Amino acid sequence: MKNTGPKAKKKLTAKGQSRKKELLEKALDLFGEKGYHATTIDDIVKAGATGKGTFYWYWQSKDEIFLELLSNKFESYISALENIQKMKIPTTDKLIMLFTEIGNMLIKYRKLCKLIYLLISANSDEFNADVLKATNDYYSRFRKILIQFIQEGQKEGSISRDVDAQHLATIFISIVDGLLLQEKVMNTNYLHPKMGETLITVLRKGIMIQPA
Amino acid sequence: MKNTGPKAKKKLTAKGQSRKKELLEKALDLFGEKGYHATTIDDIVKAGATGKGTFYWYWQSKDEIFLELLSNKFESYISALENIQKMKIPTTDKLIMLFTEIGNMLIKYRKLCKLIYLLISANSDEFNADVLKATNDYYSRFRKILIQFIQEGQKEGSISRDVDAQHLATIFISIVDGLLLQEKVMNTNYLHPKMGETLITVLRKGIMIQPA
Amino acid sequence: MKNTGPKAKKKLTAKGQSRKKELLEKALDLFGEKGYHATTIDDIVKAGATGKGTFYWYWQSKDEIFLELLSNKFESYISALENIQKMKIPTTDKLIMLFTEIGNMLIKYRKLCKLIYLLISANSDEFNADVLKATNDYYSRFRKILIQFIQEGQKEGSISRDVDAQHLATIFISIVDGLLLQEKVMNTNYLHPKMGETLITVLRKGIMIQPA
Amino acid sequence: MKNTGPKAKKKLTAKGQSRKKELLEKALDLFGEKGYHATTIDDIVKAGATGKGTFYWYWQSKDEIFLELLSNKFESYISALENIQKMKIPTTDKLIMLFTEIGNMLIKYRKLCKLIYLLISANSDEFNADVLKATNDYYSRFRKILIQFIQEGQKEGSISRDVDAQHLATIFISIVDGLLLQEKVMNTNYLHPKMGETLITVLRKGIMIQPA
DNA sequence: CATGAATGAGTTTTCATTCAT
DNA sequence: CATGAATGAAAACTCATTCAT
Repeated sequence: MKNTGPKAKKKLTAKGQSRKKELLEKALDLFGEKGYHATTIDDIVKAGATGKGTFYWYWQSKDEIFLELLSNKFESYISALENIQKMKIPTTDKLIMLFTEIGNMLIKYRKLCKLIYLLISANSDEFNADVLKATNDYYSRFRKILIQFIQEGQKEGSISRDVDAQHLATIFISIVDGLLLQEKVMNTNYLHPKMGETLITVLRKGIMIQPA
Repeated sequence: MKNTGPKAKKKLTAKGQSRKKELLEKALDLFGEKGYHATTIDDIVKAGATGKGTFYWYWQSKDEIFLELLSNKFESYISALENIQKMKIPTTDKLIMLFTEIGNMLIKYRKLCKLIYLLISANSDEFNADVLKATNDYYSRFRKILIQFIQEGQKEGSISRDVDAQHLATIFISIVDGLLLQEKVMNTNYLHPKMGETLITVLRKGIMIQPA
Repeated sequence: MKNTGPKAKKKLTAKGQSRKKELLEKALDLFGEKGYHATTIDDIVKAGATGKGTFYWYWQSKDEIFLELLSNKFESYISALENIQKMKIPTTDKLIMLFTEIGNMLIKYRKLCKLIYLLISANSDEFNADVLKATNDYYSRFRKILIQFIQEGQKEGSISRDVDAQHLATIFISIVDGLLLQEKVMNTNYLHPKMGETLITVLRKGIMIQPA
Repeated sequence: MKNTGPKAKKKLTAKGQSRKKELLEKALDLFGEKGYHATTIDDIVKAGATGKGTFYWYWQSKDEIFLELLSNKFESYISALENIQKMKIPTTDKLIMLFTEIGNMLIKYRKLCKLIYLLISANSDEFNADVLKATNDYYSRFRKILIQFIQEGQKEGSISRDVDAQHLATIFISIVDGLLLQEKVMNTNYLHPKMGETLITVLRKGIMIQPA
């Protein structure tokens, strides 16, 4: 890994912006399909119908584009969840919104999700500190949202106090990540509505306290 | 990938067996720590204090040792679960044994689990059909065990018939995989007893039907 | 051999063209001097004062540059002979032109000729179908030219009908190839004018004196 | 190339002799089929159903077995021709015996002939001085036999004095070598009786018909 | 004499990155 | 800004040769 030092942010023209976006999309597709290592700069610039120099005009390294993809996508993903959390509505309603939103995102950001696996398979030697930090932040914020949600629910009385909020958050995240993982391995689509229903059933009876 | 053609299985001496085992262990460590791509044959042979030729005496390629690791570990992992499934004991007891066993294995086979992430980050272009088939088999057998277990529980009346067995199996696997995934990302240990308790609580109330 | 799949032909700049040509010449020298196996990519790029990556920019493998050398040189060699064959001049004149041209070429394309030995020492396991096909085509076209020439001579009455055209063509080719072969083994130059004179004498009159 | 230094000749047991002979035959086949480089020690010992250590018991290196093959085969080949040359019979009879013997040998020593190509494709960097010297000796002795034969014929009046004996010998050898060469390239059998007849006709009478 | 596991220098090949145009 | 040829460090893989058993 080279060129991890700071570099003046470039002001891009409108055309530059659109080309950069194009390359980002192609890179997202390729990383998701082929993995980080197996995706070469050549693959990306060919998919974007441009030259290598162009790539290095926008990003300093392969790391850098990967980090940008993560940051962009995670940010919009997580901030949407944070917005739900901040809403002043009953926890039960939030529960539904939250899960609906996660479900939507799993479908909408299918490509992003594949990046998660890349991160996991990667290690500190392969990625620079920024990439690792970004991933940690994503998980921390996701956890924080869930923990707050659960604790509110417990305070409110809608979620059982028998369960530890920290652990439950971990289990939630596991389910989300694990589902995507199986999708990739088995090459099938587990994310259909029926699966959501089963999940809701389990959680409803498992952790929700029904008003008498 | 080269040399994927058939090749007579080598008969190894006792010393050869132990050296091969040594290299397998070192490779498992390295793949787990550094990832598949970032682990070089050089890393493996240096860790095993041997020459590159020795590696290629035992395996024909990097793929091949990876496949052997997967096959060996998955086999012992899954067959242990299959044995539990075959036992003629009450489903409730099986439930406990199954989860206990999975928990133990997650700890015992921590290194194996890391291989799962490698698989996920890998893709069909990188790995040969054997590796992909082995992984698929692993998941299929795991799913099959869980589905049988759930269906038995539903027949017996100990597991709610409100949930779809297929989907519930998928969720179970997600939780297991997802937990390991988070461990890796957050570099913490989520697999402590309290986490297990929370999980049991959720599942017990969520899907178990308590005898009146 | 890898990367034998189709790949878009690169458009080379003028400088690129000349550098590629430079490398081709160096490779021709080296293959001729040291043989195919004994010539390493390293040798070629060092001779061309460039990096290994440059080699792989122009060709996908060692095979590929070898095939290109063969194709290029054989093409110009054989097509010159074919042009003579097509001429509307007396067979006797063609005979002289043909042999003169072959003689010139043996000298001019000394390096090419060494490639023939490489081919012969090579076998179907080592070279891909393209290389073998190219060589076969060369010999077939060479034979075809000679057979046509002989048959025309026989029709015209300038060449004896006692000899089989096919066999005679084979013998001609043998002489040409065999001469080069000896040159290499003995490391001397047999291709001087006196040798040509002897050959013409033999063909013209034979060598045996019949008792009266 | 290593171990080219002198080494005490081993006294072999009867069993050792036969095993060595077996390996020599297998090596001859393999070198002929696959070429020198492409034939590995592993190939040879597998074909001989023995271990590598056994190979290195008999020969010090790959070079050494190759040299032994050359020496053995060439010796019996050339000495047979030398014996004909020494006979006190009319040159015309010798001619017939010589060509018959060469023809027989081309068929009998087909495998040996393939070694010639190996030598030619090889170069001084690849083979040690002994191998190169052996080949040179073979050609020199072959030439010497032919030159003596031709000169005797010229003295006797049965061969035209218009041709240079040295050059004619070279042409003879070229034909022999060239025929084998084409056989290999075209993968067909040119060495059938009709070919011999054509060759004899050419040599006897030439091929050109002089206008009256 | 025989075996085959072990070795490592030497080879081919890949690919992130640079830079002249 | 854009291009793509050039680079070389680093990786996978080969195979003649050695040597303990």
